[in-house]
Amino acid sequence: MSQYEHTCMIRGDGGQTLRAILDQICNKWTLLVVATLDQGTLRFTDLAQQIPGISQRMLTLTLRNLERDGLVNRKVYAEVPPRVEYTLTPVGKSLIPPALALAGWAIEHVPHIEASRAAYRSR
Amino acid sequence: MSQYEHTCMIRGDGGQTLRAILDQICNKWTLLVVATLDQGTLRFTDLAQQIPGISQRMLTLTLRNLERDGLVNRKVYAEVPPRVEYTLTPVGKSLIPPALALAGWAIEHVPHIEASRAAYRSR
DNA sequence: CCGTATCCTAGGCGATACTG
DNA sequence: CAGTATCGCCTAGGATACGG
Repeated sequence: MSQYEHTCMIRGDGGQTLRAILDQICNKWTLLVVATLDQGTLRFTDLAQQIPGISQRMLTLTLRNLERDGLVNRKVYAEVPPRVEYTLTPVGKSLIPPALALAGWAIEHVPHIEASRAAYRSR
Repeated sequence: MSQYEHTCMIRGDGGQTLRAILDQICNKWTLLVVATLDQGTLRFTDLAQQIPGISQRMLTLTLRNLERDGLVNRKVYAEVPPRVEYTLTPVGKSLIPPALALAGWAIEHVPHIEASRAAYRSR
């Protein structure tokens, strides 16, 4: 069955709108940070600990981009030592269902894809 | 409201499964090719014409990856001049709904994101 | 018509070291 | 604690030219 009537959402402007967002979403850490923040407000160190493998640099960069795009709120407390809390905005939270849809698809089809890749290699 | 119970799908293995798929999906042309192929079987040249800006090289690469992953079927006709037809497999078609979900989110929130970026720049 | 082969470049990302 | 500052690699992807 074709969903062609709706794929204009993807193809609309030559895919530019979607791709601009996708570039932002699909970098290495963004979705992971958003998913982690879904449990609620977290500090920088909390995030660093809960996201294995992320460097301070990449965590900072990812959070700054999310803040700039209005998906994450950053609250700095004037204390010593400093405390910074990150929270998803409503827009940030709204990203999660579609992300879950994609993640669900991925998980569901990984076996098929890997089998297909294996078959492809041994041709 | 938190969807934290479900974000394990994203965070599951440190995000590796999802990211492996995402890397494949979120490159510059894949979703565009899949969305275009949703209208049915198309030849190489058809795709090239319907996807503005894509080069022969990138179209070939994208199609090869999709074929390798079992999302697209490639059928070569032994004719002169050659004819090659590409068709979405059922798995390929199944990618479209979640992709549409993400595209819908993107289109819906572009205004907010752009406004947030503008505000961020002029701070 | 349907590709491959080369060459090239921007920028994403990691590692490491340093600071208010 | 929560970041910057540098450097250097690596690969996605564009331009161009050629081939069955």
